[in-house]
Amino acid sequence: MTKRNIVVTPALPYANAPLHIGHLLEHTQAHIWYNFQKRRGHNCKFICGSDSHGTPIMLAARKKNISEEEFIKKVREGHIQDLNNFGIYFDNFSSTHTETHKKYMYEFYEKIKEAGAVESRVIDQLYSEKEGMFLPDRYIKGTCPKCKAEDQNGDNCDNCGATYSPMDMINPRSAESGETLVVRQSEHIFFKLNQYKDFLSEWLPHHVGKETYNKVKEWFSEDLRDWDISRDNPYFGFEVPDKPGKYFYVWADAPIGYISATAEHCQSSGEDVNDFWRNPKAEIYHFIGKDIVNFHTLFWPAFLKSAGYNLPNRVFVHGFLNTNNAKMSKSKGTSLNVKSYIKHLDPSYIRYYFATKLSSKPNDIEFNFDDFTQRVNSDLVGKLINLGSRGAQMLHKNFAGQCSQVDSEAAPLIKEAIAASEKVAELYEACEYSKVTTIVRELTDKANQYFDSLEPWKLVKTEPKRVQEVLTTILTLFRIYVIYLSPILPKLSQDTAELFQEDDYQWSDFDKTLSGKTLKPYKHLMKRIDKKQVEAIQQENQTQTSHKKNETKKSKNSKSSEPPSEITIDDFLKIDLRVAEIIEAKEVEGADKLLQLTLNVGEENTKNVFAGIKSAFSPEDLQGKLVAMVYNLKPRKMKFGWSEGMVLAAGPGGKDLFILSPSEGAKPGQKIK
RNA sequence: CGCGGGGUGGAGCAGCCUGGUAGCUCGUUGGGCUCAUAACCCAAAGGUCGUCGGUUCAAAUCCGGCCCCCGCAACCA
Repeated sequence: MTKRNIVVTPALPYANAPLHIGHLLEHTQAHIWYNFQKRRGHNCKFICGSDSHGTPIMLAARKKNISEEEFIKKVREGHIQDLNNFGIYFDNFSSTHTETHKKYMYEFYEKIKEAGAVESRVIDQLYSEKEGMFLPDRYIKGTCPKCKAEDQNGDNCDNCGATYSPMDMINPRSAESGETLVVRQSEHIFFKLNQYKDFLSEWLPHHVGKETYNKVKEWFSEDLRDWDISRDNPYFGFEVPDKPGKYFYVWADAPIGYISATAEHCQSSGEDVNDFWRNPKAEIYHFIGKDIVNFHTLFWPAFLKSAGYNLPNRVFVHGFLNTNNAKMSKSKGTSLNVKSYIKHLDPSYIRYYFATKLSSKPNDIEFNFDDFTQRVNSDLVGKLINLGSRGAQMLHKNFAGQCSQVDSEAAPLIKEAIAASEKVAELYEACEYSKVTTIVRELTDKANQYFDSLEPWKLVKTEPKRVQEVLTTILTLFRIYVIYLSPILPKLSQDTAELFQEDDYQWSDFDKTLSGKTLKPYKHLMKRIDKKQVEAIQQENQTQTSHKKNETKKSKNSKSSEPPSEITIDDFLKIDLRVAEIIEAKEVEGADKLLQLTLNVGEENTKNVFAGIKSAFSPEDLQGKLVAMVYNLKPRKMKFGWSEGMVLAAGPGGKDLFILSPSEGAKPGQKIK
């Protein structure tokens, strides 16, 4: 096999906040791919870094009263720490705020100018006099020009779905301070993307998945719009060399970080960066989320093309990770905390779990703890690890850990396992990890069946030699499966190699014999997940979930908060109203409107409800009171925990709030109809 | 009628391109085993594949309408 030069990258995480579990999905996906290539013996580089520029970083640093440099340094260190904790190590995890990077940014700028792809124009923009700066869309709110809904985002309207420029909004305001914005003119640099339209429309279908192509090709129905790659002072980034006071837009400089970080690495390893980015034989693979497809499949390839670099061989796009149907994203406060995971659980678990869910498709991925626990405990520990465990321990007990020949009757089984290597390798190459885990699981089932059918624990009394062979067979199979999963579970690979007194495995080790080897004493290679560990994580997440507001996303159907004028009895029957007794009421630390209520809802069941009634009641007033509650309201995660229902009350609010109570004799749990 | 992806037994998924008795893992129930981390093995129950209509001898699979969920809509990161 010829040695391939390969660069693998996840997207550069933005250096304004800690990583969330969604980042981890992407890094794990990329790392598995890298790990596979590495074990196959290729010269593969795993490259990443902090995306360190832009307005959000500037503002975040200001808020903390520290310099941007200091701010991004801290965030970057945190990112590296988290990734290392999950077994993810890079050949270089750099930053876009380095001298090397600046050099590459400037080189790109020169190249795109030479290519005639740059144009300077004066445009109108919204300016904040108070902040002394032009505001990006995301910091602008205002009234929708179409439906007049107030308080909409700068680029689209949640109410009517219209899209527009913030310039078109009625009364545009700063989302932060609320001040009214004014229109000012400013010169900007544009990248004439349309020059590359033909090239891109030819290139794209061969380098992204079908689903992604379907989405991106819609841009080709008309001319590609120019891309504004500059921003006004103040901005945290690199100044445009021939336009003082203008800075390169963070999205123009970020992807170049893939190259500059490779260059940094090559400097220390004594290699030539051009062997990875300009040699036609070299290969480049990007792993990104579906939200940033445009940047990586339009702008970035066009940039590379104009600057004379190789283009990505493939852009792998993944979906989002959902927990309880809430999107894991940096913009919403629903992230599962990476740090609390690592405190309680082995990273191998989530790597394996992700692998069982990942494919080359940009589908969203469902994460829930029950599924996670079952998958890991059953597939990984119960089937696979158990195989090693029953084989190794019995071999120790009866044969001093000494391996023999394999059982000749099991030859087809071993042959089948070895024959799968090609298929498994193909699947890794195509990023179809879920299929890899399925194949290994099926093989594992067969091995367990084989073991059971021979009942070696009985046979050992009559035919010890045969049993030694059976055990050796089981361990041989086990080792093959571990090697197949080694890109996903490098730690297991290492521990298994240690058990067999071997060096950590390369891919090609799968068909080596165990005959004559002596095993080290057996230690558990992996433990089952204990429910308590999961509960501990969940609890931590509830109490420390970010301070961000819990955004209530309006569904497209509920355009108005006004109830419909008439409903049917069926609609009413959907609401399960019940009598409940307040068995405990207490103040919630840090909340100025909420009281936390523990409700007896009958048959010794309780529900936890956060009610916004602190302004009118003190906890003592409520103790023991019977109330009416909405029993089947979908539980809602609040800053302080989950609220599992709603207590009915009337009145305008403030001091004038009246809780509805049933008349005497009602019992907790009774249905109200 | 903006665009893309998705909707398959209680849960998570495969199958759809290349129509032909609905498959896998978990869970549940019953049985077995005791080497192994309440792990392993065998068996059973459970779905007419979002919905309506069309093509066909035959549709989860092809075509069209509708409903629901997720994402995107370039000067958001």
